[in-house]
Formats: sequence, structure tokens, C-alpha cells
Amino acid sequence: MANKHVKEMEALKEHLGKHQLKVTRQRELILSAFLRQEHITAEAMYHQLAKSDPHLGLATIYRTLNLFCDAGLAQARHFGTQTQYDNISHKGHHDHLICTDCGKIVEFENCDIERLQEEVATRNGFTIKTHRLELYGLCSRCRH
Amino acid sequence: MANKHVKEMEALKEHLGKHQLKVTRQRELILSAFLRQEHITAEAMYHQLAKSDPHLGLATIYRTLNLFCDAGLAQARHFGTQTQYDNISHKGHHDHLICTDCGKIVEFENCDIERLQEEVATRNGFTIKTHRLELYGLCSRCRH
DNA sequence: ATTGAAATTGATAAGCTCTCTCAAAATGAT
DNA sequence: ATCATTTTGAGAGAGCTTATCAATTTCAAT
Repeated sequence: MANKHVKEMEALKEHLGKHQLKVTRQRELILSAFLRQEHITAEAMYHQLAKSDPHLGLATIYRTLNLFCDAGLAQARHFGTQTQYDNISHKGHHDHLICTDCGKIVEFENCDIERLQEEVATRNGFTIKTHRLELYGLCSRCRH
Repeated sequence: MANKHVKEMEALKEHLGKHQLKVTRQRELILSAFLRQEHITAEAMYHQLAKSDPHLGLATIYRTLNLFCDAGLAQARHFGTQTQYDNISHKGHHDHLICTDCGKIVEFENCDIERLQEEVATRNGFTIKTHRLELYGLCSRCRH
């Protein structure tokens, strides 16, 4: 538990170093909490961390999650009215199957789809940096 | 020009009828303006229509565009801080190639990708209703 | 054509998410 | 330990979207 996520912590510190940013208690705390999630909203993280750290500000959470995006550890995704911050530190990238009824989210990766995306992009003169694929529907439990 | 979009107008009226909603001047006006676009924001439509109809309220535009989504004529897509309403009346659905530099948007369709999506969904017990695929990168002009 | 219940509109207030502001605190190179 | 620089927390503010509500419009039934 203690020495989990060492690699990601190093990645963050490298990013901080390169940009004249500082290592702070809050950044380490938020990163370690973030890495335990697949994806989370700033608000949810705020409430989660409030239990152990009541004075951690919501603005700091937002700032820090956006920092993680810059550092390549997270990826922002607009879902409904809120922004979900996806943990992309272990898997390079993942797409989502989202149940429109119960909100369940299943992550997946598919190389064939990614390859076809590259084809489409090339055909249109684009160079892809990232992508977002979300499939909306009903999960097995909600379909009946 | 006058009798364009008759099919879509019928589709809207069918939806209205089924839900005890009424046919209004505003709904017809907004639909006919909307169908001339590939995609548009509520704000942009507000300004566009203000020229010919200065008293059309922004709330009405939002309400109506959301109505079009319910009716299956439009599809909302969050891009940046705003919501883009995509015209999906002619093509069943379209995906987007988005240039992160100049904001250029290219629409495309790819049956092979759609087929693979179905596969992924089935494998996970999902039944897809809609999907969203956005490829972010640089267009040929911005790449150099 | 008139009536009247129900839905819609326009204007604005309110809500929600997210960012900005700034004084106080923390960091880290010296 | 010092001190310039960055960060934080708290709340104000901004931007987009929805809720409110009196006035108006629609439309089914006269």
C-alpha cells in the first residue's frame, strides 16, 4: 500500500521538474488517491478526501487533476454535465461502454478499431494525438 | 428552399403528436435553420436567428434543440465548454475528426469500425443505442 | 368561429461546474 | 536559515444550461 504507484509518482515529479513546479503534500496526496480510481470527478474526489483532509480546497483538486492531464497521467472526458478524469497511467488509453440506464461503465481496448481510426485519419490528412470512443446502450442487467 | 426538409418536419410532428406536444412557429423555424447545419451550438443559433427574429429566446433554442435530440433528429456532443448539437437527420450518425489546433471538424463514417463496436458491446453484454467517436489531432495544414 | 384546458414562450433568475483572485503558507535553491 | 517563487484555500466570478412564471399560443371540442 505504501510503495504503490512509485512509477507514476516519479512521472509526476519529472513533469513538475521540467516545468518549474513544486512537489507538494497535496499533489502527492491527490495523485495517490487518483491512482486508486479508474475514473473520478473532481467533486467526488473532493468529498472522498474531505474525510481525511477537511481543508483541501476544491480548486486545488481541479488544478491538480488538470495538472495530471498535462503530465499524461490522466485524461479529461466530458460526460453529462461533469468532467470525468480517467486514469490512463496503467493502460495507455481506454474506451468506454456506458449503460444509459444505470450508469455502469465498462472499459475496453480494441486494436482493430484503433487501426481503422488511423486509416480514417490518414485518409483525411490528420495526425491523431488522442481519441475518445464511447458506446452508449443498455447493459445486460438493464436490458430485460 | 421552401419545401426542403419535409421528411424531417414530418418526423418532428410525429414525435410531437406522440408526446402531447404542440407544433409551434418557433419549433418549425428552429428545425428548418438547424437542418441547414452540420452542427451548431445553441448560442450560435441564437445569434443567427436573432437577425430575422429578434425576440426568439435563448431558452427556447436550448429547449428546442434538446427536443430534437429526443426526437432523434439531433445529437448533443460536449466539445470544450459548450454543447454542439449535431444534425443526424440525413446521415444516421457521423463521427468526428477534430483538429486541436485550428478547431476544424471533419465528419466521417466507417462501417468497419461500427461493426467492431458491435462486437465489443456484444462481448460485454451491452446493446448499443448510440456511440460517439472523436479523433483528436492535427489537420494537414496545422501539422507542418 | 369560439371557447378553454394544456402546452409553450420569452425574459430573467437560478444552478451547476469550473476557473480566477489574492493573501497567507509552503517549497526548494542558495 | 533566507528568500524568491510557487502553491494553497476560500470565496468570488464566469460561462453554459436549466428552472420559473406570467403572458401567449395551440388545438380539440364545441
